[in-house]
Amino acid sequence: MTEAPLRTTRQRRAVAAVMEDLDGFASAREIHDALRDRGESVGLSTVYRNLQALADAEEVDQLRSDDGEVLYRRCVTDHHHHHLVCRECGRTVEVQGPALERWVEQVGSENGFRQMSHTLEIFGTCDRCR
Amino acid sequence: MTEAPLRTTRQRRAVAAVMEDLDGFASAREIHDALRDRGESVGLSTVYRNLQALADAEEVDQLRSDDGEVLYRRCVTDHHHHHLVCRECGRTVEVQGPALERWVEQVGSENGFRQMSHTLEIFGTCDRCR
DNA sequence: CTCTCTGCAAAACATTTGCAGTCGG
DNA sequence: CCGACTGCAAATGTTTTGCAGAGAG
Repeated sequence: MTEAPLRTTRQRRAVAAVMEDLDGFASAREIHDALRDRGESVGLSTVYRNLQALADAEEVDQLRSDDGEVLYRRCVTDHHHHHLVCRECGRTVEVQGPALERWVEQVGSENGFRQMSHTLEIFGTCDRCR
Repeated sequence: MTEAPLRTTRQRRAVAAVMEDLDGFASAREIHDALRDRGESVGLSTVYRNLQALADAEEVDQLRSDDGEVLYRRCVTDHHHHHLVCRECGRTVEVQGPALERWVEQVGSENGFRQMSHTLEIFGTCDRCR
């Protein structure tokens, strides 16, 4: 009952392939468009379903853009980390933050909070973009 | 042309009043419901428009919940700060993070990024909620 | 009076779901 | 073959917008 079947369909392979090549984050619609451009027609709902599956399998990261869309990105590292994103070109660097994790724990305990968790996104302009 | 008129209407006052009393974050729908409960009937679009106006005037904070709604909260401090939110009761503590700001700058410069900005939300379970 | 604000209904969006047909194993 | 997967259309839920009428200054 912990096991999921997960068949290998053309559509599943196509979505996974796009995520492989993807540099930075992309919305479901952008991924859907990228598939069409490659000549691999996949229904939008199927894109959503497969992205959801990949996210459940922790093979992609999910985050919300400021205007409310969900963005997806293939994750390189397994461990907890954050993304440093260039606001011009979208280039992404994954950063570990032991100092941050410690700070969060400290702020929590100063205020009587336990079982801390957090979400952080960092934006900046990268060197290539001036 | 930098000046906005901003009339004092019953609806504007009602929305502002609800935000005054609000403890923690609330969605537009919750605020709309709260207005109805107070006997102050205000159209939903008007609630959205006034919340937007308050956010533009930096009198309320805006953030996205995990399921994509925008949440609003009256802001106590003027300066940049973050929210420590109890995941049980929604109680909110505003925290300053000089250490965090420094860490963000450092991570940025290590990777050649400038003009850093960031968004952070911290969650935990507060002492009152065990 | 004038011009902004409001309310309603309709539109715009991203995302999800129901269902019948398709196809992997 | 069987059941998971797909595609389409319709449904959902949130936020935005067009427009005619109301009301602040």
